[in-house]
Amino acid sequence: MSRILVVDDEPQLLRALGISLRARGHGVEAAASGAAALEIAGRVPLDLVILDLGLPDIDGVEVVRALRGWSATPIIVLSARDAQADKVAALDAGADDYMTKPFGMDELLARIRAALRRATPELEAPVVTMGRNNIDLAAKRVTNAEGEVRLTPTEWQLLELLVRNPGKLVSQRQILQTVWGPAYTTETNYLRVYLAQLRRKLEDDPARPRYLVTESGMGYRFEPDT
Amino acid sequence: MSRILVVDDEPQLLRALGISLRARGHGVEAAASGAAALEIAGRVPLDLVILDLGLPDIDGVEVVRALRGWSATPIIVLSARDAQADKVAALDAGADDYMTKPFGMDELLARIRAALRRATPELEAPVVTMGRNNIDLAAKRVTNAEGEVRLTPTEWQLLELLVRNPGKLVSQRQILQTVWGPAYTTETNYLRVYLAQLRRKLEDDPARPRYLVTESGMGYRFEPDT
DNA sequence: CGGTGGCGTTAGGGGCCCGTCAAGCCCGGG
DNA sequence: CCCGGGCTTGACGGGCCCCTAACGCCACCG
Repeated sequence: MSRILVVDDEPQLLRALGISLRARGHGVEAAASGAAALEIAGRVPLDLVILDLGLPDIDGVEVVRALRGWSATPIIVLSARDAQADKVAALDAGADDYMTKPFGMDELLARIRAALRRATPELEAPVVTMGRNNIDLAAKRVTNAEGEVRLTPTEWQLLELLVRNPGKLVSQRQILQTVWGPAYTTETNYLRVYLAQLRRKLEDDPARPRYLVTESGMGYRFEPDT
Repeated sequence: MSRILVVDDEPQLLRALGISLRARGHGVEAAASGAAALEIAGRVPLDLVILDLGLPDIDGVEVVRALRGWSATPIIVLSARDAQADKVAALDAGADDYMTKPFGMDELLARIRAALRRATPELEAPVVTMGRNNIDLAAKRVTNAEGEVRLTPTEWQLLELLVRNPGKLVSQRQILQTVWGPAYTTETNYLRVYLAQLRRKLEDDPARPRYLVTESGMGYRFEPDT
């Protein structure tokens, strides 16, 4: 899966972590000193470094600084020291996370997952799919194979509200209040008109809506596919 | 600098954090409930979310999950609960970091710096092409075959904001706020005038803009070619 | 079978938003 | 003092969006 370097001078922690990580499919490199760590980091490409600050040779913060000189690999620092100044120094030197010993293995593994998750580019924008349409909430645009689907501001607000509550029923009152304002909670005509426009633009068969569903007498619901 | 949302139901922490962050040049949004947090996150683009789990309405982990449904913004979780299970749940829901209350402000600020640092790749191609024009963001210059295109400071700020968010819609409010300042969020005339000037200088056919696109009633968008 | 309430659909007009132009203002340099 | 570039302000025309209202449809029920 990923390649992880564990730097610690306690053999038992090294062993325990190695077993846990390997069991999850990661490749594990081990080092017991700062010099060894830097040597390995320069030799093999790494996805994550777990670094104990209490090393026999080099000060851990210096190791972080040296690594940051040429590498952007995420670094999780472990340390027996709990003072704020130590944490600030390590984080500002370039570390991504700081855990104080003793720590729970579950928490460390969770922080490792978090670090690896955000390290993987995952460049794809967070996009909601709706049949053949892609809804990009960040860019505020809807596209499909034929190009861009043009939505008016009101149409977009309505769609956004429903899509941000996938599978959940949104009451007419709630829709009217957030899209048109608190003074319009009885103007249910607006809903009918704009839902129709959205369905005409986005549904394959607007007469038989599959994604923008009506719950009669209650409200509307965005139904994500499968 | 960066735009940060702080979610907490303790007014004092909200105030203290707001002051510290604003003093460092960040824009700060505040919310006291999960619903308010989600509403703000949907309205303004954010660079970081600081989220207290002990909210009066929605469970904090649910807020994390909801945000992750459409947003990749880094999330730092604050909580009074120290159990490993809580940390693992929040981190696996998509949080980037987890701090237990009470915490030191210096450490929190250091973790905020770390989160913002790794979020901004900053090595984006400093030169963007826009038809026959080359936009050098680092040198703040626009050139084409005929030489340099002279832009006024305001024109450049506007262009830079749009180009730094390629494909994304930038609201009129946001443009006015970042280019002219918070007191000018209603002066939409400025936008019309300066967009026209930019298009006259940069677009092949200023009457039919291809790169600096208007989204009526919402804002503007820089459309990179293919 | 006729009434009723809720929903879908359509079309048109008024008004808002945007693009454009030009004149006035501010300020620093010649 | 004048001058020029950049910024602000206002006016105007056109296009598009929002609202509105009317009608048809369906389900339900007396």
